[in-house]
Amino acid sequence: MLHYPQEEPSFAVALSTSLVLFGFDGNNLQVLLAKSKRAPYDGALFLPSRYLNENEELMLSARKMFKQLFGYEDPTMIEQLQAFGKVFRHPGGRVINVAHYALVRKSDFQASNWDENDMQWVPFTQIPDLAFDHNEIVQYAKERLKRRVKRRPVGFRLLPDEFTLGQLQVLYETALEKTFDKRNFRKKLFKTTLLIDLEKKADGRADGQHKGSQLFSFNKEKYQKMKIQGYDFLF
Amino acid sequence: MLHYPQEEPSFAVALSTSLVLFGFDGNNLQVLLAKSKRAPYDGALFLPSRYLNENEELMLSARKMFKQLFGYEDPTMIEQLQAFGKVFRHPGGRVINVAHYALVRKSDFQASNWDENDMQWVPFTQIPDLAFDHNEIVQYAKERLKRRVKRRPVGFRLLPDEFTLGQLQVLYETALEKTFDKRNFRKKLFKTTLLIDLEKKADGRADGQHKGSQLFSFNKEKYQKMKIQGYDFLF
DNA sequence: GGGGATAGTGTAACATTTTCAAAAATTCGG
DNA sequence: CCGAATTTTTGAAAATGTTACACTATCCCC
Repeated sequence: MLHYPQEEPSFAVALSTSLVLFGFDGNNLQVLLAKSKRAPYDGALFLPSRYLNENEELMLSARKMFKQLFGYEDPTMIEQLQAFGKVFRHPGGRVINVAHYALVRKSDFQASNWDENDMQWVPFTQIPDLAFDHNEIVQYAKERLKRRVKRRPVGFRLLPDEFTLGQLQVLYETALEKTFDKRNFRKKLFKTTLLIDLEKKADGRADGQHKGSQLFSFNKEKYQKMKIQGYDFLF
Repeated sequence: MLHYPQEEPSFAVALSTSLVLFGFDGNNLQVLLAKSKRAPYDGALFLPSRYLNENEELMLSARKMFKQLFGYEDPTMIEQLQAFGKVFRHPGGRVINVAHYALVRKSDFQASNWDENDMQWVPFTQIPDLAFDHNEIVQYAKERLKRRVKRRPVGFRLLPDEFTLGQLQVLYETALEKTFDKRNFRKKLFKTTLLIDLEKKADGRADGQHKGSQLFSFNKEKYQKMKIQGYDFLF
């Protein structure tokens, strides 16, 4: 029998939100994790998470957490993944965890209370056993990221404002776990007309050595217009 | 400050699951809706929903609902969409609704308690104002369906075991809200090698009139093998 | 057996993707 | 300052995939 809205619900569940935060260090996609100081997961890593206050919006809770971690408000790109409710049962009752994910430029963030929570970036190919059901959440987030990267130019959110095509290619190869032909990659990116040639070169000495490469930025305004008309980034 | 798992949660939320059930009648994709008999939404349509019993799995709750509605267990294809928690607040407290969706062959189901709940199929292009935040959920489900239809041959789950290419094309055109050239559609489908030619014809007299068309079924076993190797159905 | 309606079929133009290698720019060390 | 090493940049040809397009075949009904 369907019992909605005829039946009475039992208000006995607690809500938490977790954030899968992806950052990029130039070679690896990384996930931000905290270290637990409490039984039964003492010492284990887990996703940044918080319990919801009464009547707090799910997304707002995720945004608050983001701000606590990085000191600035992320304007748009937090997305809900799913509700996860299988594994973790708090001694006091059931907890449903609503997981979100976000992409950050590592060049942007300011660590604030990271020491206190013993937080660290972990390469997403080397995630250890996590507390609660957080491995399942990270796995789900990786798949979502892969899909998003294919259809939307989210990759740009992981790089500094000025980047080289080489960096962009490494990012896409890392996220999609495949390699691209360099010439084809550049062709495809130029065809989008979403790259702005900054007409200056990165300092060769600074990163590796040798020939400095052209710097580009992402034409966000143009993309906004194209998106409205149903543009697919397409990889 | 992150307060997880250090802080104490408050167990004051109720959980419900809703199901967006898509069926196909040969011309329209439809969504199964029930009619509310209670204020403040008396008379309004809403998605089949139920409150979770304590410690019941989210997916299990969705499956129970499915069985209540159709009298059989759907083996696989129920998928969680998201948690929705914005709009509806029960007088007794907060309710978080975890929405799922599923695809059904309308030829399979046995209506059981439908009259009692005043249930009806509604074409998904003509969904009226629904109770709670269920319009938002249906919208989300439609987008998910579109994405799934493109990458996975879920369309076959909406047709009878034996179907014609014409039926299949109408289904894809409806779900993706675009039209296909008949010859190109057939070419693409044959190239997948996932169609089994049943070497018999539909009875022309039965549906419309005129020339009876070839019947096909979907090669599920072959698809399972191809899926493991990372096959994308691709539209 | 003729008219009406839907099923079924192939080809050519066009677009996209893939494959592949050599030259130009810069740094470093001697 | 020059040569070796390293990285960036660039294009053309072949293969593959996509799109556009119109007539014949079959069956039912009258």
